[in-house]
Amino acid sequence: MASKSSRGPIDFPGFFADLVRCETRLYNALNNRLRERHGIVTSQFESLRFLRDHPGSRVADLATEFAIGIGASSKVIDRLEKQAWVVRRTNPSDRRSSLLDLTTSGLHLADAAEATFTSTLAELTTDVLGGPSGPAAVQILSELRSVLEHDQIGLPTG
Amino acid sequence: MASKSSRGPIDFPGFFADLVRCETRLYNALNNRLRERHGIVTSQFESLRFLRDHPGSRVADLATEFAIGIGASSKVIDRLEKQAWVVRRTNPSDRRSSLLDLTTSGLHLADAAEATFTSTLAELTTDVLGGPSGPAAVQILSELRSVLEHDQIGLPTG
DNA sequence: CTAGAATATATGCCATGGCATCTAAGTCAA
DNA sequence: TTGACTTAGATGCCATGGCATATATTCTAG
Repeated sequence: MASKSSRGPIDFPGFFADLVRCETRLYNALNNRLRERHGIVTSQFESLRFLRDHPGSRVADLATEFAIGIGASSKVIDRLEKQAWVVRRTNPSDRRSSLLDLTTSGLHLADAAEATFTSTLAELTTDVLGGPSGPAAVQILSELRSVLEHDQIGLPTG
Repeated sequence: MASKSSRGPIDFPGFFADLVRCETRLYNALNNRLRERHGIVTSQFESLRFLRDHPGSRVADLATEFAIGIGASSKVIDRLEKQAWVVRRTNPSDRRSSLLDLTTSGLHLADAAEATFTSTLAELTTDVLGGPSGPAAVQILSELRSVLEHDQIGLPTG
């Protein structure tokens, strides 16, 4: 437990510690649930969902979305393609890149996993986020994300 | 960008996406800064700080704090010990475990890195967290963390 | 006191991401 | 058209964490 009732200036390190610990635990919990029900983990679900919602994306688009390196992004697609959930289609207007799409089974998986993901998440966070200042917290994280993305903070080299 | 002005019920997936993206980018940015100035990354800094603030901890205490497996925790200590920043002292009252402490150089490093860490973090988040609903957001994450820890959510097997 | 269960960690194998490097393609100026 | 430069992605090596298993102690029932 870090930041308390927060009188006085913001405790940045405390905020960061709480942020990271919440992320780790939620991620772990979602991993467990998704793994037992669908045989995938959260990062894979997020990739599938992104490709479902942004068909025809390129490897670089994934990298940008998740703030990972392009090399890592390429490997993510390798693995999803190996499972036949994603296909690379050569980009007709630039043969250096591929356009990515879900296969039918990838689409089914994304939809099924989304139900598990959403309900598990709600189960784990409703009590706290449903409180009076929940919306403010949601809003702040959204803003912080926008600022970090706009300023291109925290992009890997790769 | 996920959650918007948040009318209606909470958008849990949007919240989670924002949480993870903020964490990733802040972590990456802190990694870069800590690496160039001190030759360590954020996870190492967090371990050093924890051991500085909780001398005599055991490997399992680290695992609990960071919600990682015990095996992973053991390896974290291996690496810090290899750099001579940490020492394992056999626990006199239970020789299966060790008591962990920073060395002098580990302590110096923790203190130096903390300055970089804190100022970088403030630089990246003041604009958003300093706003009117910043404290509420800080508070919510603290509560969420407490709940997850209390309910032992998201602990790895290892 | 001793055999078996429990506990704390260490270790090995696998998955994933960072970073550096390599290759294929596209762009552009002369 | 061609050679230099840029860009998109692929690939290799390293670091770190999960999970399973192995080892050293400690505890506990008899």
